[in-house]
Amino acid sequence: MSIDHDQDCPGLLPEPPTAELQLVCVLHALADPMRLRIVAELAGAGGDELNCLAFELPVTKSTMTHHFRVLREAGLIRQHRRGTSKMNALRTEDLAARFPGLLEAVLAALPHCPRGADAPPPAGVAAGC
Amino acid sequence: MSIDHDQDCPGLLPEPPTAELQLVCVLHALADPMRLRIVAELAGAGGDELNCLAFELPVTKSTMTHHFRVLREAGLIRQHRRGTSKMNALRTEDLAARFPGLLEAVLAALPHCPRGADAPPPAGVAAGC
DNA sequence: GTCAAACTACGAGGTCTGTCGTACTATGGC
DNA sequence: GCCATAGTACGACAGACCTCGTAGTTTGAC
Repeated sequence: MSIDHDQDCPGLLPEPPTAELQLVCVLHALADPMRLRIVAELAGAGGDELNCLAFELPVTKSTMTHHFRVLREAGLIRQHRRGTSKMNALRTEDLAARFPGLLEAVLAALPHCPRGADAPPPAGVAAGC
Repeated sequence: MSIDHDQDCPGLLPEPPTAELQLVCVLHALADPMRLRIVAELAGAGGDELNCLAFELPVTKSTMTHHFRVLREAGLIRQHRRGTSKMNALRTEDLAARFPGLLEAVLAALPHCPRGADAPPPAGVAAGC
């Protein structure tokens, strides 16, 4: 997995280019209830950027950092700094270009997805197997 | 994850009913190169059933058993005994009913998928991250 | 300069996963 | 009954993963 640094947008964190997105990595990144919840909330935000604390995840900040990094290194989200915050956005178009229909199918399969960022899921996206 | 035993088809191994398929479990089952390869070959077989040894995976039999069980318990494949063999088939319709478009998107995203079971991938579906 | 906020780095822990080898259980053919 | 075939059960191991706590960095406000 190569991470390109040649984006000249200031504050943008390194991420894999669209052509190098790996299906196994994307599926692995999505195969976790916490990360699926992050992706769902980002999708529910309708393209808006959210900072890490906006998700109110039931884990510590360092665990949050871990999950956001997994998502970014898999190519699912884009992150850039703004002040002391880090803003997150779904790479919807890149994913649609590389894996057409995949993100849409995953989002459609999510339970309780009311298309709004102000309706946090009660406990978690899925309780696990 | 509940496994139902109330199928009266003889030799059918227990599997989760369609309504109880979990997105996280399905994604986790797909997030492995070996299992993705199994799913790809089953899809390439066009609905035909294949026994476990037909896949010629570069792992031992016990590892193969492990991967087939993960796929079956996630609801991706259906298994039933025939003589000394165990036949495997993709649960295409069940998956399409529960997660519309998901399996199609994953299969479309697979590299080297020539729509034929007689063209085994050279080394693996994906080398990993 | 000082402080708080937001995030990261690092290490540690416990758990899960993928793989193997060996022993074992059907099943079917002779 | 005996044997080969196909697959399972079980234990073991290394490595990856998820989580946490603590310490550190960066940024902006005062």
